[in-house]
Amino acid sequence: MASQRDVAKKAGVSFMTVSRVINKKINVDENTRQKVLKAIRELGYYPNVLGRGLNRNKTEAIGVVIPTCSHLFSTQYYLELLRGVEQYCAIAGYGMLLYPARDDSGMIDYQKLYQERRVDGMLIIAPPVKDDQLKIIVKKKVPFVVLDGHQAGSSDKRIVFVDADNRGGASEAVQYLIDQGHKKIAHIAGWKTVANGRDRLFGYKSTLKKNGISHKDDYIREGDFTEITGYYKMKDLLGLKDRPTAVFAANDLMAIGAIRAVQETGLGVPGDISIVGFDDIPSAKYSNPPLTTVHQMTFQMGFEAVKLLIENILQDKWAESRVMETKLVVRESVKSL
Amino acid sequence: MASQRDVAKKAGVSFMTVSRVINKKINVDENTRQKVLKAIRELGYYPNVLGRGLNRNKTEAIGVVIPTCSHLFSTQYYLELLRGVEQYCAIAGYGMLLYPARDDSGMIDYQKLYQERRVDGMLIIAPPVKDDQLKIIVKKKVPFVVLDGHQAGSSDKRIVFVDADNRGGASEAVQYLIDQGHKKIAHIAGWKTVANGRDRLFGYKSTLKKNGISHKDDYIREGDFTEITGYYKMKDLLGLKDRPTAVFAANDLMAIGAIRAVQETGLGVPGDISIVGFDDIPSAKYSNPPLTTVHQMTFQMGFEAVKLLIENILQDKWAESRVMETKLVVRESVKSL
DNA sequence: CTCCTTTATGTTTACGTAAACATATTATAC
DNA sequence: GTATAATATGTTTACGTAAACATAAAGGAG
Repeated sequence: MASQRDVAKKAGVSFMTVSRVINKKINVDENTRQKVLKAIRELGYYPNVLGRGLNRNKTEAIGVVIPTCSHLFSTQYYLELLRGVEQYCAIAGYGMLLYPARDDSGMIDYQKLYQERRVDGMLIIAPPVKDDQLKIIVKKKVPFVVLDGHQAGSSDKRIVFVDADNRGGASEAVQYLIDQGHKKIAHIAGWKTVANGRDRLFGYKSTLKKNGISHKDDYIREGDFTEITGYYKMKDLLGLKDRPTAVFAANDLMAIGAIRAVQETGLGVPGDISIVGFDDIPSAKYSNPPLTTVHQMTFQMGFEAVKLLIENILQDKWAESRVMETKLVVRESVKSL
Repeated sequence: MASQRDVAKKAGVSFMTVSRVINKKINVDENTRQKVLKAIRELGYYPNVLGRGLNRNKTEAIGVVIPTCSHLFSTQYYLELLRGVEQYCAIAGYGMLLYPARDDSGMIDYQKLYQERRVDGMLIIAPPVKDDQLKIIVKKKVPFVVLDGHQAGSSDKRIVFVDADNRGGASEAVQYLIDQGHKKIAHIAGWKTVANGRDRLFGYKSTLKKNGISHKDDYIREGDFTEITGYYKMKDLLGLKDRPTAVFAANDLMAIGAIRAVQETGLGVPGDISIVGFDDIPSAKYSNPPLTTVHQMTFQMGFEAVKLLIENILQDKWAESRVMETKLVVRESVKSL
């Protein structure tokens, strides 16, 4: 593979002239420039980012840490997020290094990922709520942005995040159910260790309270965002003496599982049980019945997060976090009482 | 950020001793080793892959080229593929560099991607069927594996690929429809520029022929693998004077769109029209009616592809291509005539 | 106790790039 | 026509790592 030196030799100049041509520096004679460009073409030369990175101490690449815990990684939701991420990276000319973070290993050594591959910054998707590793990279001033998991608890202003308004969205969903006349509203929650799981639960509880409905512990079932748990938790709820008339699921997959459970028991959605989801994944539209759910601007979130990250890297400043608004999409899974 | 030299200074040895400790070379005194390890821990040192890569001329990272054409990239199918890819990378300790290949730019300069970032090999997902760029990297002996798009036409033995048995799978689907008594079978095809689109079409045609059914051009509609085209192409088919009784769609998304079109017209699936898909994406199970479709081992394909790639890289040999078998999953979208 | 091997460690060099510095040539000012 | 600035180019050094080579000390054989 050709290096600057090879190009230089071929063009009959010093390699520094080649470097200058590549980096579009001034003070290169047009004739020389053409000679060099010709040599570059003929040799099929492309700059080596390793060398450049070593020299300049930046690589024009970001590390994207994604939770690999099978179900999360394999949802359309995360894919949409990634699409947004990719889009901005492409615009900014940044490379994307994927760091699949296995949750079984317990902790993720962000510092290691950052230092080893020498990425310019990290995009951390849905980290655990209690993530001491994050504190380490905050202290070391590693540029990073948290996407989908805003660490509300930590209250560390230095942690920049981009997230949907999970509390607001959940609140909107539950308020809608209440407005339709429902009082016995259950919640199939997400993981408590993940921020959006917590926040949606928070939105559920606070909205009930605001409407003077006391929440029953029986009505809250913690799931793990998978279709199958949605199914089983719904079965549990159906087995209760005082069955709820409506269920707010922390995500669409669980909502879809819940619908299946209801229908399997011989009951109907929304006839007997109304169900609302969260995310508005593509399948939500095609479920039977089509799912009423909280839409979030997933693609834009990914896009925005990388934008903030790269701005942080380039301008070396602390950007403001962004909370993206959500919107209730009314379809056919809720009945008015 | 600490370098080997910093560690060396702290431990009171030469940096070469540090390098030896890191690379687990023999001939390091146990006492010295402990001193070095202590210094590494205290400084939070991690090897810099840029330096290492420059020196060893390998980076232990692969480039993954994915088509970003929105609809493809955002399907669960590709995500499953990626999961498999990720899984093997994790096992092998390889980094994953994502190269979103924008199709609007026309051609993808694989050589450039390879040389710039100095990845050890490339995994190319669903490249265009006619891809002259591939020939270039074949000639330059860049290690790569094509995933999902086997370039059957090119017949270049040097191109290693991993793909589902698209022809066989399509054939199985169509044969099933025929066995259920259908004779008027239409096909909503995928892009002809993508290998699996072509192959599924091929399987469709050849199976009709084998059963002595002549195919009608009217019955073949080229789509682009999206739900929305499935919808419109189905509408077209419903408008035909001699309406088909069954439709084989080149993927599940289009099949789901087709179902929607049928139902919107006031007809039923499978009552009036039987539909079979391809891929067996998660939503296939939850569609209404649940979709009969051709299951492919998507995750395993991704896994296998990286395995081949890394074997190629390490052993510098030409692995055999792999065609993964498919399996028809019978659900409820086909009626027996 | 000398010679030779083994073990432990240090030094030089190279990978590809670009900043910093150095030099040569040309143009401009007076 | 000399001094000064601007332009074009080359040379040295550094980034972090590890292979290759070099050296020193210790252990073993005779």
